[in-house]
Amino acid sequence: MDKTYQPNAIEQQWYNTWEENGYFKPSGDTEARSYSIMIPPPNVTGSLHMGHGFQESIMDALIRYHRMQGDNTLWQVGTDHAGIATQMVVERLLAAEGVSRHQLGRDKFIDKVWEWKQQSGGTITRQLRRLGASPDWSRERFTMDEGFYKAVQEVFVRLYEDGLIYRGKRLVNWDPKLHTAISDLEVLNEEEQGHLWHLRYPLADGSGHLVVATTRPETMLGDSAVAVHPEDERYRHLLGKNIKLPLSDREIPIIADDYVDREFGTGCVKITPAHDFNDYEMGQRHSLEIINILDADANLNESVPEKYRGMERFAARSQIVDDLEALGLLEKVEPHTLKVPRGDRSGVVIEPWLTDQWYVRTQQLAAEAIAAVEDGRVNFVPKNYENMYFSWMRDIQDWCISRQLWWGHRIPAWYDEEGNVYVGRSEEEVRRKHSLGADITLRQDEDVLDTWFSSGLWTFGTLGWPEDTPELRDFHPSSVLVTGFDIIFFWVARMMMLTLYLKKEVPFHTVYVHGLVRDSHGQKMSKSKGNVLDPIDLIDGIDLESLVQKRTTGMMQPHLREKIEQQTRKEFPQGIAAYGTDALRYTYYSLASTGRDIKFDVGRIEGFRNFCNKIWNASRYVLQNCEGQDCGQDNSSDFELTLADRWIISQLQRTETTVREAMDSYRFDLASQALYDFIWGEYCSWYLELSKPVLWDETAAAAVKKGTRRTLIRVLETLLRLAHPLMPFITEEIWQRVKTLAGSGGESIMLQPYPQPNANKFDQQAEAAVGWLKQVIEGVRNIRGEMNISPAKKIPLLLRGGSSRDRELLDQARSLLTKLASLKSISCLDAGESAPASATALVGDMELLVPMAGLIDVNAESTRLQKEIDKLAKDLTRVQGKLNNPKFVDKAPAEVVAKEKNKLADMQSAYDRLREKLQQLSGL
RNA sequence: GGGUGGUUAGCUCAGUUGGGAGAGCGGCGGCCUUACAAGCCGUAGGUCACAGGUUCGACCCCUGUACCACCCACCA
Repeated sequence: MDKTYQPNAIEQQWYNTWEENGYFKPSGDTEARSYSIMIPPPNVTGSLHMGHGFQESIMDALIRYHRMQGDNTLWQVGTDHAGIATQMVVERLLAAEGVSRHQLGRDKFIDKVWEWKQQSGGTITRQLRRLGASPDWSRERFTMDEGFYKAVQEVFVRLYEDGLIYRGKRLVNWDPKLHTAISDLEVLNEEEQGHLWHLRYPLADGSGHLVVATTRPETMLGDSAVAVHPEDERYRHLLGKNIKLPLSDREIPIIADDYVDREFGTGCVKITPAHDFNDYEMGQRHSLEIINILDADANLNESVPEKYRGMERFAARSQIVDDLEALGLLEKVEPHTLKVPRGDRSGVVIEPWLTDQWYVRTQQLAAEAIAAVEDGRVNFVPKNYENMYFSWMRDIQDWCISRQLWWGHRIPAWYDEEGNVYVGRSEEEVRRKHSLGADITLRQDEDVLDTWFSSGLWTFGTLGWPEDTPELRDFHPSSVLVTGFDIIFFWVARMMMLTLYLKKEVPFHTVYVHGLVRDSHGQKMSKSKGNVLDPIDLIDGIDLESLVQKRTTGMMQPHLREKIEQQTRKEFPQGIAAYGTDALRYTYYSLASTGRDIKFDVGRIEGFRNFCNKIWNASRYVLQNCEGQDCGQDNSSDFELTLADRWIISQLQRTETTVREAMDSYRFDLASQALYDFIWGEYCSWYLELSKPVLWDETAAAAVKKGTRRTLIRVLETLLRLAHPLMPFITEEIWQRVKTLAGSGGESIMLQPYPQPNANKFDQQAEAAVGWLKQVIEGVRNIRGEMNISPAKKIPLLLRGGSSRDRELLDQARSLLTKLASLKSISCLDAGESAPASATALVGDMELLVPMAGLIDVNAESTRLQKEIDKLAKDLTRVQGKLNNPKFVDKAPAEVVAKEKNKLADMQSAYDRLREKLQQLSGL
């Protein structure tokens, strides 16, 4: 074995072996419990970012954990066609060649998208493999593949026939750049600095004017009314009068509506029903005219005065403000912060715009989806996300599902020339069902469905629905959905609604919600901030120049380039080292406490790379001592276990319990912590050291040596299995080398049983003994460290006082103690016997004395003792105070009081002894 | 405006029925001790945001305040 762990030497090879041998497939054991996870399908043309890395690592840990437990385990993998995102990418590529999609035409454009998918669609799945993810690749799906096409048509038709899908004309969120409607969720409302324009609107009778305040003066050309509050005394006398609208010279009424806030602005609101959601509602209430003044590009259309026709909306804004000012109608302009709606993909300001769209009626579907969480058929982890889910679901609006895009599932609706609409699974079905002859021309709806409509079917669409397949019966509902809180509404809610309605069961039993991966300062990672880390770079490493290159190419805002370059050079002067997949995964787990965002610091991954190396080297030690030796691999029983052996075996049982509990409750941070503590803190730091005196002692009995070798190798083999779900590669590599010596076998660690604690192996006696031994050793080390005694220097140790039990423990551990504390000798003094001037430590009632002759600095020892005494004095005061308080003694449980009393006695005795030592010292 | 989460060592975070504050990284001191310098040994460092309350006893339970983050909402 290499002296240091080299992840790149083994990872790819093991991954290929696993995949080629079909280890990722379900066991097919129908007697076993089923366990399934449906991957949140990443965008087919995307590439892996840190969020994916985190999420996939969690899923893989769960999948491997359950697979090892013998469950019939399916991890369903696949990718999403991601309508808008993908279409935008391909459009951008075409634009680089100087071609627009309209020049190309719909069919050719779609061909291009498929071509692009062919080309780049493998990126993210290749990267998933680098993470060690173990989904069943043979079942990989795509949300636009043949089967999904069928499922989507079927769902649409059923919902339509049940009256849950309808077509309607109303205001939608219109993206003037992408030329499509988008759902409420795809609109981001961010606060921005803007202005509040106060405009004078003259009364039609010439008797004066009133002032309206608006953030969007250009929409005044579409005003249908001015509204005031019905009880606003300032304006009551104007009700029923008309305004002569400037610039367009239309007359519009002054109306009363209690939507108006008297406190805001002037208390007068201009009403533009065609371009504002509230105004639209008010327009409905008051039967106002709806005047659409914008075209699909959000330029002014032919219903405005000629001067403004064709103007871009923001150019029109300043023109109109100028014109009003020239007319003396601009009262004032105030700075004003407002929420500006922007498309989450395009970034442009969204316009409320009146169009025909398809909607899902959500009320009834949402009620079911709420009930399923309320009655516990679906559980959120952490639980508080249920509130977020409820509050959104209870206030849900109908879902606009049509998109004016080309890439996506075409809506299965056809129109005849009269404009009648027919919905069906195919044109043929429509014609048959409605007896439409060949002479009638039918034209299919041009629109496609919102991507989330098809991904909403993911849990059952991937399993063969609408056919009744064995997979559906085995693996649906899925066990757990692992997802970020940011898509609870986009995806989780929609899956709940669609699945409950169509499948009559929940899509998953548990929703595990994880946080966002941020940079080490808590900033969101983004290209424009230049703080993006690529999981693959953390695995393979990257030199500084390539990293700078990567972070500064293809930027939307090239002016940030220099800053990003500087910042990158400062943060990673050496580039990024190759840490390997297991270290990356372990970092994710260690940071995955529930529901919190995680700040990813490269320092952490380095620590876990070191942990991998620790495991690697511990294994080298074990193998050096076990290879070619009898380690009980034939399961013979002629061996004897030392206290240390029994102790580490007992600790292992505890660790198995902790890790299992953590995994079962999605506490990957606790699981990783428990493993780390056991492997590094117990197995490596103590047990390996304790094994040396046995193995290196030529006089030790063969049975004892065999017992130690057996324990070394078997504990190692077990902890590898225990750690495998978190760190698949290194555990496989080492396991292959140790399995035979550990009396085990099999093709791969990933198919081995997951360790289970054995109650008979808990050993309190051994734990107490080793606990004592550790204390003594630590006492000596402390003296050595504080007194600056070289670790190489062998020193004598005197023991004084202590119980008969201390003597017993000493007898059992004498040789271990001598070796590990690097002692020259150990001698015992009777309780009253005087000792030479020494440095002292206490273990219970027993004094550890290291004679000072030639070794110890009196002053240093005094200081050390004084420090101990001060600490004890402080604790003593507190405990004494507690026990002197009659209320405590009366009211606290007897056992607590007894415990405090014991504590006091121990502390008092230690205190006295140390004081005595200090006095002796000062007498020198 | 409503809601959720957070505030613990220099940094990142654990702390699960309220009973002597922990880890990793970083710092400091000492070690190339025959698995590992990606290591070993030792060590310093905290009014658990603040103010009240409940309790014999509060990092933990209750109330309020401050600050941070996020979500939702029709103030032009």
